[in-house]
Amino acid sequence: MRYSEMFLPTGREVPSDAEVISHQLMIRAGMIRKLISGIYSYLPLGYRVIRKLEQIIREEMNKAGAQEVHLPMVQPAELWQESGRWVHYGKELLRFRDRHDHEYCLGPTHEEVITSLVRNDVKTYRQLPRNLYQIQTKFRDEVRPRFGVMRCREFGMKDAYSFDVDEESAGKSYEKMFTAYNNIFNRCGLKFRPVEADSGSIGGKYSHEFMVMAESGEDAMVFCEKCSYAANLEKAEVACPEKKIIYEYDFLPLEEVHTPDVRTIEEVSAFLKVMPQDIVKTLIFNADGQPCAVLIRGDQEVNEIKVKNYLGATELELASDEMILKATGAPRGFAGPVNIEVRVIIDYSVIDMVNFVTGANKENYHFKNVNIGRDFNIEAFADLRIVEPTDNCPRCEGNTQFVRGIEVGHVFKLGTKYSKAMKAEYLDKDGQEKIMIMGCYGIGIGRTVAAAIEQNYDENGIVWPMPLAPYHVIITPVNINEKDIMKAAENLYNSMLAEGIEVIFDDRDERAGVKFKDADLIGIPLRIIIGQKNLLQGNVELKIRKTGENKLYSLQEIVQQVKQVIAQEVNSTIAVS
RNA sequence: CGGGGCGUAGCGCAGCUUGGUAGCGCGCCUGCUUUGGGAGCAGGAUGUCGCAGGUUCAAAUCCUGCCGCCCCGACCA
Repeated sequence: MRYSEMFLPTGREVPSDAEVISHQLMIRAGMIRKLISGIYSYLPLGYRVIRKLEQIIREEMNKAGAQEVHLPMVQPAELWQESGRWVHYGKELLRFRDRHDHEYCLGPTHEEVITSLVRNDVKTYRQLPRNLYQIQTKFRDEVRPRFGVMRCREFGMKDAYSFDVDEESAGKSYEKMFTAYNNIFNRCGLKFRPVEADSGSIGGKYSHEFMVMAESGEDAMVFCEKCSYAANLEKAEVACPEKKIIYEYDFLPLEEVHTPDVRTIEEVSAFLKVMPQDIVKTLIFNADGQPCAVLIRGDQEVNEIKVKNYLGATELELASDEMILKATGAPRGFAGPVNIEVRVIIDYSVIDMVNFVTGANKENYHFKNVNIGRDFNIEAFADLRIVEPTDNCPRCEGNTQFVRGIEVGHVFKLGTKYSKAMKAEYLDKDGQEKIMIMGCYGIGIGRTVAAAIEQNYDENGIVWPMPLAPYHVIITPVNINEKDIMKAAENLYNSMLAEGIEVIFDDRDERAGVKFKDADLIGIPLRIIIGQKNLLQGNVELKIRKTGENKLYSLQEIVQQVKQVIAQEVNSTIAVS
């Protein structure tokens, strides 16, 4: 493509509303423009990158035996009522009515549609397993869209759904997708890791997230330095500590102390001159409308997801002042487990504690020397807290490492959550009606592109890995008014087109510096500079964007040389897989 | 939804406190010079100052309401 004819508006200024580097660069490089909050247009350059990624995904999905479909984005309320998510999905589901006053939503995901499709046309075990995927625009009415294309409301996603006869077969489908995802992100040239994850509102029991390593990432993950354990911070387990033997004769007498206006752990700690780890924090949660007390050591933080999963609750939030007053008989800040009427669950961190401090369920009073068993009974100890850097690996006791990343893919074992609710059944060999076992597998398209930029940029702009690069080569004649230069450039451009090389010909009447800056900014991996001095020797210069490496080649050999480098770099990323 | 900030030319911003009819840099257009890392000089175009009311002889500036955007938090893939 001739640069002079391209719609490629590059910018020197950093847009004031772009926070992360990928967002800034995507705007500056003329890849995207914002329409409204969380909704973006892709310009030609950006869309080419999207299509490169989509192509890689298609190839790997097809290779894994999945078949591409295209499902509607507008979906009827009935389907969502059937799965129960019309009520549970919440405000992220954008709902609207048509002229007949029928209710619809914009698809934030497609479990309902795919399940309804498959249940109508798959009747027997002979038709299973099946894996269907699509690349579709999703809409989720995010509370706060941010980081450009990384977290937006309208976004492209590849989603696949597998249907199997039993758990074993479903496990194989899951493995296939897991492998396909590894291949896809390897081919993109990304540094990533699959980690164990919570499955969130999609549901299901088992899932892995594919995380691209980046400091700017929204997610934190924990890795074991010794074994292969890796998990999202919100999922990462804390091993149950070995219980020490506690002797009742160590128990000191329970003591009620006056603690006027002393509520937080810091205040209690300062007022009673005890360490936060000698206090037990009692948090009252509202779990689907029921109050529940969670006990944890004063210096640690509760992981709400773990609490939610432990309780099997659909909605979980910290209780309101009103609920706290009702549940404990005291205002916020004085809750404790002694003589409390609600369900009490307790974190492992409290397992060995003796003579600790808690609230007294009475305004302006705390208890000292509280002890489990003597002063209150509990239902069980559980893993309910957020992992800390000092925690060891829950599998092998090795040291852990905390890293940040961007979630670009997520694979779930759904089980029968949707197939049961929506009656996706088949007849097995014995003519018995059985429920299909499902899995679902997503990749955020725009987000993956943004993540690729977060991992591949320098002070001059984007540095595309070859497989995602919108073009592989840019030809830069240093001065278009020099006839020899332009003639050589035109010839070279035509030979490259003839060889099927994806090339930009920068035929603009701009100074060399401007062209160099633009080429760097948009991140084209290879640049061929045609200048007077080298041309007199019959040579042109090949500059590698990534390394800055510079080499001269004759006009005769340059095309083959470039072809070779491209082939090598596209293949090398495949070879890893 | 809570807290904070912003909205003035395509982009980045000043002007607002103390009302007097809009400016700077980049970009854009024309000409000359320049031509290997975002050139120089000269000339030029571009604004319902987010929207709607109000106060005033006079509003970008003061007041009220609304809308939009960004950041932090809560929430979330």
